[in-house]
Amino acid sequence: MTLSIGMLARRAGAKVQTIRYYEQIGLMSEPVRTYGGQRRYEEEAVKRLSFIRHARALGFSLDQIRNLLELADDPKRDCTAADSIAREHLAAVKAKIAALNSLKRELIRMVDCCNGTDTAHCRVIETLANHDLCASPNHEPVQ
Amino acid sequence: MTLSIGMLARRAGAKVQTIRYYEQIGLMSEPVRTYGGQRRYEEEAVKRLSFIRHARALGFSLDQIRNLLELADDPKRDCTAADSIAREHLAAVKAKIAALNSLKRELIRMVDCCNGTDTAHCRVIETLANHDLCASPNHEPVQ
DNA sequence: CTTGAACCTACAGTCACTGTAGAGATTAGG
DNA sequence: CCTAATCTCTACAGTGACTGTAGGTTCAAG
Repeated sequence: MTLSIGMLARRAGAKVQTIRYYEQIGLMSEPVRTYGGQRRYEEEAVKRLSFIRHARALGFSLDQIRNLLELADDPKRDCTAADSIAREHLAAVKAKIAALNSLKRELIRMVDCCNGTDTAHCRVIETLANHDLCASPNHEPVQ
Repeated sequence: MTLSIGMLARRAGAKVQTIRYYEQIGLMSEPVRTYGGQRRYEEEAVKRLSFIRHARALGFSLDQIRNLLELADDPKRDCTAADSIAREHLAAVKAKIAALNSLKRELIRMVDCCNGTDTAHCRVIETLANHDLCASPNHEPVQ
């Protein structure tokens, strides 16, 4: 029994457009079509798409996922390669947490000193206006 | 004494194209031009651009920054408004840290169990392939 | 006056989607 | 078999915050 794109989307927790996008960039292979041109998927597709969505939820980039999928497809799979992708990503996540923590500290400093009543002297705006008021620990944009 | 766009960029720690982009979206006002059409900036522009870059480094969106700049420009400035933008952003940063921390835990689980030698049984790929192996605490993509 | 750096505009590309328009396909019920 | 509702199709534009490129012009120093 085959699945329409909408059913696949529901089964794997993705949007229909996202599936078509993954097909377009070659992450999902082109499925068979009905005579009318609609996509029909096998169970395999649910697995693959779930893998992708899960990895995305973990913050892996589509490029990293492409590599992981290749490794997963490989029968003589090399675990060290997958491992190092995961480790690399873990390091990036740790770095982002550290950056966000120092942002948090700076934001708390900004907000704590300003009680919303002193109109002539707004700590939030002054901190942003004056570089020297804050010992800015991070000047890379962190999104 | 006026500044060229390149000098302004160096003074405020931005790229030339970024300044032109900020002008285009109305964050920076249009400066005077030389007869040949090149932009010439006043000292004021350094302050404004530094404000923007600093706020960006703190992860504020350009929309939030637009609001903060309006508040900063307002002589009878309302500190509570700036304060609440900062508080809102702080809450978002805290949420992102929490999300990343649970990602980190899941990634550590993935990586810790896999020692790179067991080729038939790769924990990283299996965790991604099989939803049930991980008690996934977060399924929103966190970037 | 010449040279080379800096500047100009306009546009495409990045990432990972999301949304839209307008048309065609499929399915369930009558 | 017909109809209506839902689903799907393609193609393209938009998101945020820039970055990069091409092809040309202007400026400042020597």
